[in-house]
Amino acid sequence: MSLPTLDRRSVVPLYHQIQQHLLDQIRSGVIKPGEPVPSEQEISTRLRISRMTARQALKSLCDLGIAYSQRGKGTFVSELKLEKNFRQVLSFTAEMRAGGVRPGSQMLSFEVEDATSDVARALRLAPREKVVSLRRVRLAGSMPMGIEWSRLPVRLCPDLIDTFDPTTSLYRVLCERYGIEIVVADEVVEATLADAEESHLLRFPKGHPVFAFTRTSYIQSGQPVEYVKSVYRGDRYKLVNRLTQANRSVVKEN
Amino acid sequence: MSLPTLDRRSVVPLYHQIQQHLLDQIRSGVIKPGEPVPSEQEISTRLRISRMTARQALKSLCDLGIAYSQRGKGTFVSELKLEKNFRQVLSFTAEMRAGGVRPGSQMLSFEVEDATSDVARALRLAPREKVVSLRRVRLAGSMPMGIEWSRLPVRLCPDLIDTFDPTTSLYRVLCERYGIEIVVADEVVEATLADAEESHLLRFPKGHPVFAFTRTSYIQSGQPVEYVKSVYRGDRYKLVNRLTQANRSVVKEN
DNA sequence: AAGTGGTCTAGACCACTCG
DNA sequence: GAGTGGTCTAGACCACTTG
Repeated sequence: MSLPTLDRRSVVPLYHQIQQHLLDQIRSGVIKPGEPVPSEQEISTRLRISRMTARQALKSLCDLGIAYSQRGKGTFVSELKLEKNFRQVLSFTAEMRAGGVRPGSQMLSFEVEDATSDVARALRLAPREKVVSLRRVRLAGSMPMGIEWSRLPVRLCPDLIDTFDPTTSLYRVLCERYGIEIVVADEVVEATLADAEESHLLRFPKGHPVFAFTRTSYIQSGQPVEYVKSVYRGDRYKLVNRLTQANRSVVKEN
Repeated sequence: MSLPTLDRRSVVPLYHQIQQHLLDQIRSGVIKPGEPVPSEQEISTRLRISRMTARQALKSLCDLGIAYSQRGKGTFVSELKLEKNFRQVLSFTAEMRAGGVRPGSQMLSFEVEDATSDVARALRLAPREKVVSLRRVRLAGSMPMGIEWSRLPVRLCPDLIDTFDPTTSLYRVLCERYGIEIVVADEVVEATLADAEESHLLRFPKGHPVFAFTRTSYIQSGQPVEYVKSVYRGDRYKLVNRLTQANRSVVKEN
């Protein structure tokens, strides 16, 4: 079983070098689903590192869902497909690119305005605090896919309204210009019918099924930074989710 | 800042005792969102345990999404709401109970049959391998909520067809009788319109919007154990998802 | 300079699985 | 009994943040 040559002077931690090497072995099929990866003992002996470090490498693989450990038996490669499209915090731009389609946008409105009560509650705004409001039709090539209406606290991105090109990626600008990195989002999805305006904008028959999303996005501290209502065509859009087990520690008290 | 009295003779690991105590402090509001939890140093000194064990306790809190660490600053309680209903692998029974509604089922069919090709592919069946097929209307009280059609390899639950009461929880029987514990499921969701049969079974106007789910459920090793196609009323059912950040280590190579 | 989390070491004992 | 992962110890050096 192959193990990497470690670079002890690298800024990359040892456990991460091992994790990446095993990931390569798994992706290239050298270690197949259901088969064991090297044990903690074997890794620590052969690479001359402490067992805790070897353990950390395997733990990080398990955290990715790529392997699982069984006490007394070993650590094995999961047989789960690692499809890329399990829902993550992706901008529309990133989502389209991942699907190999050229993403685009058509701006409907872009202005600073008062927050409605649902927006203020979701973004935890102070009274009378204003938001940047951006409404766009999202395109895949020239095909309208959905309508997105984002609201962000002006406080967090004061000159967005003057500097942002509404046909580009909002998430990239938030990250690069303001250092705002969205790490988690909560979303409610409903199945409804397109109304007259939506049908018109989507060039889509009225009364056909659509997904309606209401999403609030957060940075690591849990502070909300974006509230989005959007509508996507039911004939062009599917959701792909990976549901994981309820965490017993959290559930216990319910 | 309060810390627990550890029971060193308990079968519960020390780091878990600490995690639970901090969880209690957070849930009861003693430590509020945005505030720091005790540092690794403080925990290890005051509880007279090694720093690595204190660290493991805080790490486990972070893995739950309840806290986050910042190098050089500390570990802080996340401001994210910990709503219970983020999508998890829940049986319909568990999902309804969580919502305070009495769940029920009406059986449409329950038999052993040949697998169709989509089922065989999803469950990775051997040629000519048979499945248990269970089709039910799911009820909340007396209100029909959806239609579920489950297929499971007969091999994994050989006498299910003779022993299972189709109005009870399938997941509970799988776990208790066969030791099959579903830990992850992949699901595709579409927004469509109810057809004639669905409308009739759901007592719901034809042509109204519904969610159509296609779900494959897996045990820890990644082996698929259940393939479900279901349809739920769009006027009674919403999805609530928590989307998390794409993992950089995995994404890197894409 | 003091405090924090991130990484790493070289051991230890345990419960579990399997031949 | 040999091998595995789960937990724990008592240190260490580092990079980073803050006053």
